[in-house]
Amino acid sequence: MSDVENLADVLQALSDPIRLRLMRMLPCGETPCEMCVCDLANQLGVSQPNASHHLKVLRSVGLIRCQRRGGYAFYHVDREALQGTLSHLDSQLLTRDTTDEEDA
Amino acid sequence: MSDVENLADVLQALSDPIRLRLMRMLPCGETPCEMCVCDLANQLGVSQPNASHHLKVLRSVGLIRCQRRGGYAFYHVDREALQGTLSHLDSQLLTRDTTDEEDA
DNA sequence: TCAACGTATCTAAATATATCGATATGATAA
DNA sequence: TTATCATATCGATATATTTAGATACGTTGA
Repeated sequence: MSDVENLADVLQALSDPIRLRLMRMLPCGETPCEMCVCDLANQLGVSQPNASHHLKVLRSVGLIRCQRRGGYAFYHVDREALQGTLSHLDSQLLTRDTTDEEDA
Repeated sequence: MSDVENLADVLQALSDPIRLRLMRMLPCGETPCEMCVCDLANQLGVSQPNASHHLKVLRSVGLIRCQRRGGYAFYHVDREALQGTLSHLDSQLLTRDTTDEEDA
């Protein structure tokens, strides 16, 4: 998958209000303040399956990770992946160059 | 529209390979190297109506602007809007705070 | 005026996405 | 084991997005 397609996929995962709010609610790294999925769902005002679905979308692009303890699932942001995406986005959009790397 | 919803809309506009490539092809501000829509379409390998559609999506969220000269349309990136979006995204995702602004 | 060109819009079809309810999976506790 | 709880997945439906083809709009030049 090309660079641009991969970036588009990550951006699409982020382009949803629920998922953006999830990204903000989830801890960055293994900090202690963790919420289980039903807590996230309650706070967001969505159903549990719906929250689970959105978490899966974020996980599928590598922005968050899951840790299971007992019957509970605790998610946290993959800080490196997030920072990598943001800096990649910045460089893609703010850098003008004349080299054509399109592989249409 | 809430802050998060607006950000989600802009991200969705960016979450497409064709539109990401458009953002990179378009000049930032009123620089001289401008391409008309059919040039953009040719370089992207998409139809003219398709290119026009994607440009409209980017324009609808304020990321690009249009300038018409003669029968031609020249688009350019709104640098302020783009930088505002990128810094907003950074602060939203990289800043952890404990204030609950959810209005579930 | 008309013809030619560049662009935008419309319509329809295909594909993808979001959401819900039901249910399956997996772990805990009795 | 069974019951309970938390989570993930499935199936169906509604909505949104993408794309193509046809066409309308607006400008240019004869």
